[in-house]
Amino acid sequence: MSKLPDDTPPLIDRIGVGLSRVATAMRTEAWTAADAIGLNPTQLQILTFLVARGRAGMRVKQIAAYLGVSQPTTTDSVNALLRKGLVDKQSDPTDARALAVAATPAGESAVRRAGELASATEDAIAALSKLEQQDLLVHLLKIIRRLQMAGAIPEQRMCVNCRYFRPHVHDDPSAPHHCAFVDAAFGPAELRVDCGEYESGEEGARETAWRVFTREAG
Amino acid sequence: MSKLPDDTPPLIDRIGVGLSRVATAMRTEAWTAADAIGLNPTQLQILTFLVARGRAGMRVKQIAAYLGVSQPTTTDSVNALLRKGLVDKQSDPTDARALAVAATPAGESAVRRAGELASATEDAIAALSKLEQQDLLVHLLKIIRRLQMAGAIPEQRMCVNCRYFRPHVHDDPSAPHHCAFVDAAFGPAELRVDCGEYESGEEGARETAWRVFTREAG
DNA sequence: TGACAATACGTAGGATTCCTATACAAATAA
DNA sequence: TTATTTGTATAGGAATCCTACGTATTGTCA
Repeated sequence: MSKLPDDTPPLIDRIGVGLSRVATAMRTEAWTAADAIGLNPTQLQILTFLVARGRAGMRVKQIAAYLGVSQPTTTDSVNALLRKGLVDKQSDPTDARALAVAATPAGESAVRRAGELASATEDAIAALSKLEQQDLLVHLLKIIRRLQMAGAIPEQRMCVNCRYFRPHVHDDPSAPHHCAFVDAAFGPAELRVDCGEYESGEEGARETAWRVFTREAG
Repeated sequence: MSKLPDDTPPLIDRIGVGLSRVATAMRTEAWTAADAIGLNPTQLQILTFLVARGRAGMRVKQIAAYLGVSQPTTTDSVNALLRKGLVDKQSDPTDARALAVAATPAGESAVRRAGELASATEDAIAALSKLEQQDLLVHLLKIIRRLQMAGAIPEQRMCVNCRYFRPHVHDDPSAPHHCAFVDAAFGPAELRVDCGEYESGEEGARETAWRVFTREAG
């Protein structure tokens, strides 16, 4: 029996390839899901983002940062959604330059319809055990946090960034964390990636919370 | 202390959002990496794919399936790469309709240059422990396999699909698997996502191997 | 206050992706 | 031989997506 050749790509690269494969499937699904409601993937992504953020409205620049595209591209797509009556633009009273882009009720129902469509990716994730799903979520949170710190993506509205996050304050292993906003205990499977009640934590406190949070795994 | 509200999105959805966030970062990076060598992300993706597959050449349809785009779109991008001298087209001797698209040496060096660029995503994955990386890879493999079975993506050249894969035949916990092609033991951290020596396994044998492979986690 | 820079968004212009529908040629089946 | 299927290419068009630049508002600093 010989040794495995050294031409195996590094583990990190293979994970990257794996992520790309899943992303490809998600993009393909996004085309069909968006098409079913008369949109395209970018428009659906914007609309989903706006619905998640509520009626307060988001600025064009924030949307662009979230999508990872340029601001003019976002203007294009927002205008397309505007023509379809799925979003509205209101000028920000505190800054006459800025806009508040928000989903209309028609936009909200469009997102709901798209979400009800079958998704092979969701099925594939659902086939994992609960524990595997939980691990996967935590791994992704760690990666996302690094990407955020590197400036590759904007600040995410995750529990682990939030000023209300209190990691490992309870003895119950299924719900060791605590959210000081709703005053409730919760576990790793409930960690949020994009929370409506999120409030940015102070840098030092965030670092401390992160160290406490990750100590569980070590 | 109250209970956590029920408005938390399902775990599966939050994993989906997390995957999207990582995919966004990867796409942004792909733009800059591709731009550095005078390409766009789609072209770089095709070129990377062709380099991984070697000089044998791939058909347009296979490339399209891999990318998750339509065949005419692939023809467009392949022609763009052709004009730049990074790929060549040769007619398949066994089928006069078909083409063998392969990367030229110039194309190979372009992929190398792009790969040497800094990647925030790779750094973020590298920040995980070896064990976490290994777990993440296995989770992704499970998801990819499901996507493949659902027809959302084409058959992947993964160890777990391969006729030469012999899971859990060794006692060494760091290298329990065996590759009958190179006749070597290897561990979960060496599992490949896109192997050059891959050969599709027979359906029943593949199922059996999968059950043996996943029994480790259970 | 007044000049200047920074910011938020829009428009212009153009390259390219990406789609569906269709045409063509070669292989396969009837 | 004829019909169907398969592998690409082409046609046509919508939309993404970019870089530049313009306009208006806000912020900064002498």
